[in-house]
Amino acid sequence: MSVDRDQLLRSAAAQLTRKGSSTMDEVARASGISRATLHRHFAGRDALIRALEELGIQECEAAVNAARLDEGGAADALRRLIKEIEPAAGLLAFLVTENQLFEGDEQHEGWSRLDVRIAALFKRGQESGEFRIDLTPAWLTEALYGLIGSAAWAVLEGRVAGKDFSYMIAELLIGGAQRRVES
Amino acid sequence: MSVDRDQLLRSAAAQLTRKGSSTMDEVARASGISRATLHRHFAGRDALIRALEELGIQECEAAVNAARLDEGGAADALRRLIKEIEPAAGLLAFLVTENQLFEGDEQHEGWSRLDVRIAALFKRGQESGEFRIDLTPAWLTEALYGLIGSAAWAVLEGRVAGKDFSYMIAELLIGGAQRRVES
DNA sequence: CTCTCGTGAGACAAAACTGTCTCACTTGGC
DNA sequence: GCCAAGTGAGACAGTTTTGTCTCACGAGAG
Repeated sequence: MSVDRDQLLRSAAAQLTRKGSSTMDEVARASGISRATLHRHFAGRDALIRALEELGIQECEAAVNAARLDEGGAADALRRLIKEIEPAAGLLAFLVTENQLFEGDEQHEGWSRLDVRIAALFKRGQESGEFRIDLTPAWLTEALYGLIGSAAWAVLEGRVAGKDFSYMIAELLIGGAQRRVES
Repeated sequence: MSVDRDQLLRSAAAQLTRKGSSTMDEVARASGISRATLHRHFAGRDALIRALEELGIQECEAAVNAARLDEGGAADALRRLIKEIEPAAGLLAFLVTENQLFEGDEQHEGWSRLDVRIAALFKRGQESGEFRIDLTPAWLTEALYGLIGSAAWAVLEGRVAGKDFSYMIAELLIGGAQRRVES
């Protein structure tokens, strides 16, 4: 009877990922509920977006925690992170494109926390000699977000297979497109 | 006296990149003209978006042509492409996030043409042994778009230096984050 | 100077979206 | 069976955005 708030957020995210300018009615329909009920759970469109942002941050932090970024090789840690973050990729793809979130006075503190932790991973990799030092941790972090968004979208569009999601991102980000010389 | 349509499109793109949900009035103000004049040049919001899409495709095709993708090594051709496409990065960043363009019956044929040409570059690199074959050309093409968008946004936000734009994208896409063994 | 073209400013109605409310219905617990 | 909570459907006003129109202004060509 009662609507599951978490599942509602995921439906909303899926719909908004498909069409960022979806109206409250479209979001409600896509979630299989009426607009009235959607409004009962979220005061308004803005509140919905904020809740999605909150959920996204929460899931990313959970993924970062689960990936244990400071254990083992940096490349392996990055692979774990991508693997852990995969379930949240759709939501993340939406949030990344939602520049509405960043135009205000200041962005959500949660993103900064995540940026710091992920950038620290790249920095660790650079200091250990595992990663190259001519690409800044800030750019690598940004690129990670971008690739996750691109991959989520490409899978959604059927341009690439969903099962390859984390492999494609990790391999491209870590190893690049160039063929390695066998060593 | 008369408004330069091309420059108008660029102002509009810049404004819409900053805030995708800008109203016609905001776009007009940002371009230094009145809403009435904006409407004289573009029948409506939809027409404006379509014109931007057209411009984006046009610029990308020009970049692809100028990059001479079938000459020399694939990696160098890719570097040329990124260099050539840099001026259009802002516009491209907006178009990539404008999923409105892809939800309709069918996407603009121009994108398909571009996809084919860029994917062909990656395929050529794979066949020549220059690029690895476990990442599909489709994914590499998608990743290129994503990285261009991320980089344009990161530069706009001041997170990375604008002068490093093409270097960052090319190096990451081609070589990845991993440190190469000196050969 | 005069005429014309493009523009800015503003008015206006129509449309779309939002937020709120009411009412009837269903579901599940008691 | 009865009640309470949650829901769907729809109505409603308020707001925002859109698209169109008119009119006056100013620059540039003749």
